[in-house]
Amino acid sequence: MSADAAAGFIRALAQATPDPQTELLYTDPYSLLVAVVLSAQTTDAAVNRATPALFAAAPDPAAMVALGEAGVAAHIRTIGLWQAKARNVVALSRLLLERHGGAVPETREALEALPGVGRKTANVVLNVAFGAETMAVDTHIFRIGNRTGLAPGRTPREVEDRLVKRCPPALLRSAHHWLILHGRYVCKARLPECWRCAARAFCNYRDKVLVAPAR
DNA sequence: ATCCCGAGGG
DNA sequence: CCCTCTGGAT
Repeated sequence: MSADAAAGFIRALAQATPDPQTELLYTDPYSLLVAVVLSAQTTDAAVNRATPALFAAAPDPAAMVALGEAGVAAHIRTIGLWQAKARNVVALSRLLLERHGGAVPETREALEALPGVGRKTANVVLNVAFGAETMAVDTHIFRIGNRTGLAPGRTPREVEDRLVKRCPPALLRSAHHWLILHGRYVCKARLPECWRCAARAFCNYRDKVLVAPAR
């Protein structure tokens, strides 16, 4: 896909998705960080069900440490991977207190040094909480980048780098959210709904999926 | 059965 | 590169 087509692809999604960040429940750095750590391999609904009570009990790192692993676990037992997540949330909160005065750090290096925080989570926090122009590549965006030719790459990092290069700078901050929604509802892993894709003029995947489903 | 708005470890 | 952790959705 040419650079122009890539820009057109993303612009088309921008028009089809009115308000990019309405479905995010939290925008303050600490709540967002914890919520994103909890959301790995589970649905938003599961996270949004558990987090209000969790944050009511522990609105800041000090309270989270005081709550402890067992206390956190009691709130998130309905979320997948809850055991490791309870451990990570408490350990991460302790590190925020020890290294960053209880605040969420604003650099990628410091964020990725926290347990349970990888590149994708760091990119979401940097983008949403701190206004950075990052692209958080999850499995949805990885799939879209490769299947449509928008940003092919062997690893999520390669897809991320290509997307950052090809996305119109003014759209970069919101693009990851448009792409994630597009991957979830339209350009799905199983049955992509190409006929109602806003970016179909820039992608020929529909010609392949009808003949041989993706594997 | 298979995958997920992943991360960490081997 | 591979595997595991987990509940939920499809």
